[in-house]
This record gives sequence, C-alpha cells and structure tokens, in this order.
Amino acid sequence: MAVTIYDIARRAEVSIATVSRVFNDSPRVSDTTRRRVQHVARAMGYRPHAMAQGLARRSTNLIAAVIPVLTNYFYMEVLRGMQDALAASDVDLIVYSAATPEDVDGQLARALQRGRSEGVLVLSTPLNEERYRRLETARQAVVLVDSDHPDFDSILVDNVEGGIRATRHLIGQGFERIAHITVHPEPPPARERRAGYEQAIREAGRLPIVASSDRRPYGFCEESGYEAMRSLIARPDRPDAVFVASDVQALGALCALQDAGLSAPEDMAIVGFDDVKVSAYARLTTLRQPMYEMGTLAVERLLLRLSEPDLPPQRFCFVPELVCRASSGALS
Amino acid sequence: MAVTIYDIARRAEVSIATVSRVFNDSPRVSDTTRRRVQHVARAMGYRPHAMAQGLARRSTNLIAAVIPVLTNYFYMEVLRGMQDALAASDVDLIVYSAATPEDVDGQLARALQRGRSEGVLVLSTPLNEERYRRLETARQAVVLVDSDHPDFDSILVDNVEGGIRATRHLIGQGFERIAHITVHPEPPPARERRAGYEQAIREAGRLPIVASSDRRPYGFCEESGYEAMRSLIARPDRPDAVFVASDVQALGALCALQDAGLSAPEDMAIVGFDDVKVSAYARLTTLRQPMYEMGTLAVERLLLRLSEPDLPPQRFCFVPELVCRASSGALS
DNA sequence: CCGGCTATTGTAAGCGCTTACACGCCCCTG
DNA sequence: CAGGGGCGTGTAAGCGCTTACAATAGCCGG
Repeated sequence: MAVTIYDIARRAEVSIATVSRVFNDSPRVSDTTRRRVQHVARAMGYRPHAMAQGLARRSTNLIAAVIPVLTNYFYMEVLRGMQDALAASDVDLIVYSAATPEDVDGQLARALQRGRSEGVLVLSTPLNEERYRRLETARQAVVLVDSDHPDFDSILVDNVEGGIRATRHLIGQGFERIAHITVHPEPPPARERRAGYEQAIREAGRLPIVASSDRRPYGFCEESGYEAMRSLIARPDRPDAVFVASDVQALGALCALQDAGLSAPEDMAIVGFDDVKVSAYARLTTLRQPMYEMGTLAVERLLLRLSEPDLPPQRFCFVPELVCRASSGALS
Repeated sequence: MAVTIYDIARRAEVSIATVSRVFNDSPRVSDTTRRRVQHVARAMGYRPHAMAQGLARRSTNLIAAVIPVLTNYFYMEVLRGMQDALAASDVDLIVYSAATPEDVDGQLARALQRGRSEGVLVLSTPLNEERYRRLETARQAVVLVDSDHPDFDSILVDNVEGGIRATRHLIGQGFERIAHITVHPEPPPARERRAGYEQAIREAGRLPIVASSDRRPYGFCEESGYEAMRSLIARPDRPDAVFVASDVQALGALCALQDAGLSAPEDMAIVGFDDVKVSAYARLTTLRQPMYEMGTLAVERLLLRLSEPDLPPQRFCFVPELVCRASSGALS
C-alpha cells in the first residue's frame, strides 16, 4: 500500500490535519512542524492520492480534449499549444481522439460521461442539436476550437477572410483561371474557405471552378488533394492556379502535378491553408492559422472559466495570414 | 450539486448499496429492482463520480503517456494506435508532452508524482539512473516505447537492422559514395541507425561518410536535414546517395537538393526512416516503422500488466521494412 | 492574577462510492 | 416443523483527503 497522510502523521507525531495543512500550504502551521512533516514525507516517499484529493476538494484538476483524427498536423499543433498552456498549472489533460469524424460523438460521450474532467475542449466538431444538448447537460466548462456556438466559448479562424486572401493573392499574381479544391464531406471550415474563394472570384468578375474528391470519412488528406488535382489537370480548360482548402491536400496536389510532369508555379500555382511545418519545405504558399496559439488560448480560457463559471461565452477569431512561398509564383 | 447514488437510492426506495450493485453489474440484484434503479438513474441524469469510484475501488482507470516533442509525426501515429487500443476499454489516457527533450524529466516527474495514473507509457526516453529510479519507485506499470531497459516492458524497432537494410538497398542500387545524415544530439535510435549504416558500408568495403547538423534540442526535424544536406552537397567528393536518419530530415534534405538545383535520385538518391504519411507524397524511399502497431501493442501490454503485475518484463522488437519509392531510384 | 486574544494543533465529519457482513425471507429437506 | 441454504437487500466501514470547529497553550493588558 502506498504511503498516506496517516503514516506521515504517525511518524511525525502530528495529526493528519496538520499533515494535510502542510501540503496545502496553509499558514496555520508552525515552521518547525512544517519542516518536520516535510522531512518525514520526503523520507517516506509520500505522494498525495489524486482521487482522494479530488473527492475531498470536489475538483479533479483534469480537463479533456476531444480531437477528431489525431494524426492531422493541425490538431497536433493545437494540442502542443494546449499542453504548453497547461504546463504551469497542475491540471492534466485527458485526450480522447476519434478514429473517424463519425466516432467523434462516441468520444464526446465518453469524455462527458466519465465525469472525470471538469472541462472539455472540443475540436473541429460542429454542434448539432444532439451534441449541443449533451454539452449543455454535462455541466462542464466547454471551449470550442475550430467551430462555434453562441452558448460556448469559441476559438476560430476567419476562414472566409482566409479564402478571400488566398484567392486575391492569386489574382494579384496575374493568374487567369483560378480553381479551388475543397473536400467532399465539406465541414464548415472548408465551406467557409470556399465561400471566401467564390466571393473573391466573383468580385473579380470571374467564374469559380471547384473540384473535390469524395474521400470519406475524412477529406483533409493527401489523397483527396491528389485526386482533385488530377481532375483539374484533366479539364480541357485547365486552370493555371488553385487554392486548396488545406496544406495536406495541397501536398497531395503538388504530387499529382509532378506525376503529370507539371510543376508549380509554372504550370499551376498553388496556395494551401494551415501552414503546417512541412509546407515551408514544400515551398508552399499558404494561409497561416495560429494553431499553437489557438491551443494555448483554448486552455487559458477553459481554466479561466473553471474559476469563473459565469463568464459570458466569448468568441475569439484569428485572421489567417498569407505566407508567400514559391508555389504561388510569389518568389522566384 | 451533481446527482449521487444517495439521490437515486431515495427516489428508487432502495439502499445505496443496491444502487451501486446495479451499476457494477452485480448479479445479486433482482431484475425488477435493477430496472427501477436504472430508470430512476437515467431520469435523474446520474453520472458516477470517477474520483469517488477511484478512491473506493483503489483504481483510477487512468494511464499516462509521456511524449517528447508532440508534433513529430512519429508520436502522433503511435498515439493514435494507443487511443485506438484504449477505445474498447474504459481506461482513459492522460497525455504529458514535453516541449523539449530536456523537459521530459519534468513531465515524467509530473506523470508519476500526481499518482493519478496506474500505468505510464514512456516514449523515446532512454533511461538513465535517475529516470530508472524514478520509474522504479513510482510503483506504476511501465511500458517503454522506442527505448528499452531490462526491468521494463519495451517496444522497439531494430534500428541497426533498419540502417543495414537502408544502406544495402542503396548499395544494391549501384550507388558509389553513400553517405549518412544523422542528428546531432544523437539519441539511441539515431546511433543505432548509424551503426547499421556503418556496418553495411564496411561490409561492402567502403568508408562511411557521416554528416549532421547541430540542432538542439531536437534533431529530428526538417531544418537539421536541410543543413546536413547542404554540407554534403558542398563536399568536393559529393556523395551520390544518402541514408537519412528520419523522414522529416529527409524532407528537409530533399528541399536542400532542390534549392541547389539538384534532384533525387539523379543527382543524389535518398532513403529515409519512419515512413510518415507525407513520405509517400514526397516519393521518398524509407524504412517503415510500424508506429501505429507499436502504440496499440504498448497499450495492450500495459493493460495486461495492470491486471497481472507480476508478468516478467518483455522486449518486443519490430523489424523495419524497406518501402521503395522514387527517391532511391528504385522506381523510375 | 485573570479574561481574552492569537497561534497552533487536533477531532471529526464529510466527499461519493464499494463491499464485507448481517439480516430477513422463502423454499427445501429431513 | 426445525434447520439450512439461497437470494435480495440493507448497514456500515472504509478508501485518503480537506476543512469547519473545538481545544489547548502561551501571551497580553488591566
């Protein structure tokens, strides 16, 4: 059996209350006693029992993150931000990751059902009625990342604006037929990016050209970009530039170009979205989402909400920034 | 306040013991009572209090994973395997990720100190004396991934064999001056891969050429591969092939080649190590580590060890497999 | 020298749950 | 018809910790 405060109390010849006070930094302990207890505790290798503390304090010091498709670089980076924001606090993070977007409900249920955590970070999960109710009744603090809802704190990126900027950049570079590659099951962020694209294209008096590839369950992947690009290449009126809904797709698209004996930006310029790490090495022009910052902000907000539950829900919106690289012809 | 078994007991007119039995699937409850309790519980939205359960059962149903450099694709994939292996059980996973390799000790301490988890998965963390003692005294089940120690379960890849295979492949492709790119703070896996390279090179009666780039704190990154490749390119006796210690470095190396107006495999063939997702799209020949499987196995082993603590420590070793792509000239 | 104040410590009542044990009750056997 | 054995249920004692409250001791001024 592990060492408990009873063991320490006995050895240090004090009561368990005093031992507890020492570990809770209560001022109501004399210095000599404090030192004695600390000494004994160290000698015995005492480690507070998190469950017992949680029960007595009525707080678990645990939060959860529900993440779809863990291997997407975007989530990793967000997760890294979360972890770093948590480093200073003594709150730990349970990660629930869905194998597929459909599984997200299972993981959400799991995270909430357990009743382990006091708060939950929900990533890229648009709230339908059922999810909303689930979150509402769970009585946990909630922060939404990459999706939003008026009743919860939300942290997002202005995808429409991103789409506009990407498209305007290509227009400004002098490209004529600018296409867009989206994903087939089209989640809100993709829809918004497309909306931005279409708006900018129309403003320029042109017609949108949209391609995608049905890639269930999860479209933000290399394969999907590869296939969509192939379909664009095959068109009689082949575009000379394309704005792709995400960097990983753009990487697949670049690969498709190469396989077709074409290259970017000469034969087709490419702009992605996300700015994942490898994009710099693929020379991919893209719109940077502050993934890491979104993660830290999400955690900070959640921690704040834990201490002040009555905070009105707030919406934090980052604006994605254009990162110019060779793939759009911006740099020779 | 949340609903407790007392509330349910009162409403269902039974004792708390019976309520508890219902939720623990004890056979010693009559069907009618069981149904009544379940009905009441559902109506009241009861959710067992994980901390209280943990305390009473003396088990937390939590395990921890200590991960250095979360954003490395390798860990992502391992983590995904872990999550999937956990999906069926009702054990949850706390993730502690280090911002830098040095920080790993802090996270390890944190994971063990908390005393929340009953077991810990330690990734890519060679055990020195201090870490060993820490793990030993923590009385937690331990599984090491990508490092090993005779006293703990270990899951690894035969890096030496991987290095040999990579090198022999390049030799078999007919390349003459085959170099190796390693990382500067050289962790055991990198050392082993280099050892495999050197062994295969010597067997072929040639001299090793090793390059690296000091990239603290963490060498497995694009930058490090980029810089090392530049140094190779600059050599008077420029190699015609290179085995790179990891895929991400290899991607950086490919980029350096390109920037120098060279290309793979014509000017220099490249073989990586890992087989991360984008490698397929970079046409990178590599040695595949079964990352996902390593993750699932690690969790399975940890869960097994939780139920049978006296299992002798075991060492699981995968053999990396060559995946041929264009970068080594294997496919035109 | 006493009442009262402060500083320190102890006592004990939870936190919400599990579970050993006890208790009735019913049915069966001898 | 007594005694034994199941079965279903209740009682109560923890699990290891926090914390309100009580208690004690030492100190002060009056």
